[in-house]
Amino acid sequence: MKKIISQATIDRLPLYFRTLRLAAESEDLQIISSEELGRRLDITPEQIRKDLATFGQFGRKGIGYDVRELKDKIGNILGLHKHWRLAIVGVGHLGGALANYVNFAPLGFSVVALLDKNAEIIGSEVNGIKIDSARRMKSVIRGNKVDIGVITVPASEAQNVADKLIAAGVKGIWNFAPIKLSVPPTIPIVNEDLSIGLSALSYHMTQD
Amino acid sequence: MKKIISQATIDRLPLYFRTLRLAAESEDLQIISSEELGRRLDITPEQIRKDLATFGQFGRKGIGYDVRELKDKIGNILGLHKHWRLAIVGVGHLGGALANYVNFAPLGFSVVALLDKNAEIIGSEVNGIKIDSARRMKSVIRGNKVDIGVITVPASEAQNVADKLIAAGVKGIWNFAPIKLSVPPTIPIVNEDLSIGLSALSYHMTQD
DNA sequence: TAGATTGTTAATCGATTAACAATC
DNA sequence: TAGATTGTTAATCGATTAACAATC
Repeated sequence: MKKIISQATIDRLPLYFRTLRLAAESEDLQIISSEELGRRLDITPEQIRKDLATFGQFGRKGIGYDVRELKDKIGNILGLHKHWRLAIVGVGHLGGALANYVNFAPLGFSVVALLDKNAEIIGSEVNGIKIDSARRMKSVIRGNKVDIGVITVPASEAQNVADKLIAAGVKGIWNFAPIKLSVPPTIPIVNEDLSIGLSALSYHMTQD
Repeated sequence: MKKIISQATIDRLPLYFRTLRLAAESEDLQIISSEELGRRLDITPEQIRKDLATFGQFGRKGIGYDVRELKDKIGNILGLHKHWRLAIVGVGHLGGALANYVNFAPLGFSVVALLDKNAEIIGSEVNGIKIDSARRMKSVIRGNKVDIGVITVPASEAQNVADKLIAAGVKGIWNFAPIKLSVPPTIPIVNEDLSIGLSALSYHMTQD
């Protein structure tokens, strides 16, 4: 009897979390209303209250929400209190940048393995992590207890990489390759094809 | 009397474009049905026909769509036939990766300028493009006829960079900084905070 | 002609917005 | 008490799905 949460709501939760974290850490703000949170994100207060109501009652009537408490609650809903271990497959420019991305750590994500098939870079290090041969996929994924496979290989190789990651035991996939991947319904996948957003921007700039 | 197109539709158009381009270039496929296109993207054929109907009639009843023709039509709708000039502000790991990103060129985007405030890297080149001082923002943006400003600086500096980019004349913003930017309603902005997608993945992996 | 497939209208579904009682 | 603000129900809006006539 698990309630279905809309994807729209799920996609807003990280925005709430991000804003609450900033308010707590940079401003030391104690209490925030849905009105103020909405102002900071350009989301209506009703929408925010509706989203939160999906998961329980987090505020106090007439007062608002405790910033840190709400941040922690949302963090728990998103699973950010767990510690997720990532492996990046394809250590090109983008894969290398992700291996160095500093915004992951505070959210509970850490890159623990890098894989590539290019013999010239295997054995070298990026951000202190050694690049392993993609042929050693299964042992690297298992040995490092990797939860999430990050795909930053060319589109033509992405499906093959996804299949091998899943066979090796990853529980989720973060795909940057510009192609639709087929994965079992039990494996969550998030697509991050960067040219989609850029094309949408082009569209909006084209409409006078 | 400009028709309002839903964001959901706009976000699917690049997927159609991507799939049609692959079908045309890699497979030399001539004709495709909404059924087949839907299968390749996990989108219902009705949805695809509905999306396309928003912009006109592109197919032939009983036959399907001409792959190249539909690709070109969608490309025109998205504005991909124009040539967009990008400037990347913040040449860290992510900015540097974007300066090297090979998937932009075929869509009509090219990186023409790089800006940073770090004196140690100003003057050096990335992918053949010289890094300019962020203080020279206005002249670099204007001199290079930059259309789109790409923001890859830390969140704390992003609003300031956005203001300066707009003052310098960019017509759109592609923002990778994890913060909500305030921009005039005439300036389209697309946000690409990478931790949003990763957090959504965490959510789905947390719900057994 | 029979089969396939589009374009479009109607029906349904789901998400957002409005309203307001509860209560701090 | 009066003012503020949540949580929740009802109303509206918009997007998706279903159905089918048109036609290749």
